[in-house]
Amino acid sequence: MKTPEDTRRNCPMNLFADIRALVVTSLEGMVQAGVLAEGLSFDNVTVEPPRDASHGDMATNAAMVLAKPSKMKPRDIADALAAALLNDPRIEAADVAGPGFLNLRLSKSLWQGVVKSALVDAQFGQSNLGGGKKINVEYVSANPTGPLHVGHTRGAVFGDALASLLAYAGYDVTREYYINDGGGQVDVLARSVYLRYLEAHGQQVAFEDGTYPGDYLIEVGIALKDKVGDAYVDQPEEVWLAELRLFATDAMMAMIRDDLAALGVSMDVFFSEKSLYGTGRIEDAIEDLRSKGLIYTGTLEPPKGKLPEDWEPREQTLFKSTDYGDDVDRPVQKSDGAWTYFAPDIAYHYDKITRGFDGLIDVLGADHGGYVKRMKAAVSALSDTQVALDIKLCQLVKLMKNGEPFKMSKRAGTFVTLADVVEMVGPDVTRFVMLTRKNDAPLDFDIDKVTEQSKDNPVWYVQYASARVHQVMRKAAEAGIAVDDATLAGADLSLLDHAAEIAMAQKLAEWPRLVEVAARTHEPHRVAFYLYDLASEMHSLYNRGNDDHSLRFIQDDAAVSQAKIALIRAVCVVISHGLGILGVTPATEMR
RNA sequence: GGUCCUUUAGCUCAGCUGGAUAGAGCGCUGCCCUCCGAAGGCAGAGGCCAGAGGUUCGAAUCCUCUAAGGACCGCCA
Repeated sequence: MKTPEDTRRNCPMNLFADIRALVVTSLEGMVQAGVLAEGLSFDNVTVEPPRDASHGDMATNAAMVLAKPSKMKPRDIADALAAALLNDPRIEAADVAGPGFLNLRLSKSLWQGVVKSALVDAQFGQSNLGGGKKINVEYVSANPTGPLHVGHTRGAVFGDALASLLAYAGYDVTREYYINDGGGQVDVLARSVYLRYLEAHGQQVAFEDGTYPGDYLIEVGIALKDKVGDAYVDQPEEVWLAELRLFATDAMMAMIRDDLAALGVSMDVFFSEKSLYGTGRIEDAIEDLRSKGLIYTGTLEPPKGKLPEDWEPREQTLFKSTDYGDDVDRPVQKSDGAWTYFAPDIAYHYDKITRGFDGLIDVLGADHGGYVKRMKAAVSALSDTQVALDIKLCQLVKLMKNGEPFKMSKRAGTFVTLADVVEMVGPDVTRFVMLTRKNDAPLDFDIDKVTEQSKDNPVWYVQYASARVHQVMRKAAEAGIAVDDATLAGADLSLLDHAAEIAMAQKLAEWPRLVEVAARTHEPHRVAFYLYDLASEMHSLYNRGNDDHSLRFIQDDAAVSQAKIALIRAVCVVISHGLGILGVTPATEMR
């Protein structure tokens, strides 16, 4: 059990949460005083920044939400609530407006306090939303048959940023990669490597259909030659296939790890599909479903509209996924008794559940959309609906160069790899740009535009804001003004009283709230958009110093300068936190 | 035939899980450097939130239907 003090320590300043708590307390007081009826739910009461700054600093919908259940007029509730709130020193004004909004104006010292929190509290913005719950984020999970391509890159960045975001919001996060090393495509890979192996021995080989012709296997063939010499030359498949499956997938996974490392992604767990076969683990998972009466033998209807040419009704072992919201039941065993791909997937998720995760997230490409319902159904069934599975689908990335589609690759020939992209634009740009679109929206990635140095380019724009702060601090230091962390943390922030400066602080105050919303919705792109807004506010404030010199950060008076620099330093700190979640290194200068 | 996703300014997209007069960038028009980096900023023009119903104090947001575009749909993973 946590003490209130622990909670406070784990929950750095979130002004919106604080004020919402105050509103709820006031409402409870109104219930005690008999103004409001008992038994009302305050769950839908929100405290939000108003759309229009002229409406005040924060707005609550309490009166409108409670009007119907309490059978009162919104206006009456709002008036009573306003009177109660005004008893708190933090509330300077509370006005009823519109259909029943209560607009609040908060004391300036509160906003100044946010600046201080951002500077002195390294955990500013972190949240205990997750409460230490264990959550598993599975992403990338590309077949170990070749290098990662652009599509994987988006999944990798999205999954990694989501994992960081959830950790920031107080979850115990595991980053996981599922290696599809159990299926037939690994045989194809092994045979392809064998061809490269023969080639390394000077033989002429032909890559027929059903083999992987990519150059990236050449070195694997050579490595195999170095390892086994000519032991496998002119030998039948039985001799080398099993060995080569291992050798080839190991080589591919080493390459994939390198690709991920170049992007700054590192996994906690690599889970092998193969480890599920021959160990009874698939059988255990299916048996669990069977014990719940969800496995039966039957024949599926052919899909309507598009009848496959070689369709014939076959009896299969089916999972009754329709009990958990799927459209049709799904086969787990083929008519010849072999497992379908779905069976090991069920076993894999069963394994995650037994590892004690409270929540599971799968990050997949949009082409896996048809798979979502059945997997959710399986997880619901296996966990008795105790574990929620969220599946995030990432839409396609259209790689462009100067407005034209870009498809060439040096390494793979047919598709552009993750390594190609990172080499061309760097990991920071790659990561940020991949998060400038919602995951389920298609993304154009133009390798010219994303390296452009203009506000057209969000990465650059955010980095520029950060660099400007550092530049100002360097200038201030040259002018003999102390701007070290300790000095700024102790600055007299009451000197920040211009509306533009308070507005800047208010933007900072949104950060903890944004983290919670982004974490709750599993949408890391919100962080990227917030950072853009924050940078925009920063640039605007900077430029206002051109017209109004009292807004310039460096002033004759050292104390005033330190207060102003504390403000922009706080902006810089929050940018660092945000970029940290996205996995991007903040800039201290532009070159 | 079915499932899922998308549809918001000329273009590319946000929109805080139902809130007030729907926002940003690009493009267009006009301004702002003797001054912390103008690689910026300010202002203006530009909207039937695909369409039609419904739910309620209130809808771009939730429900139903329709239209357009994309992904997927037993014996591949």
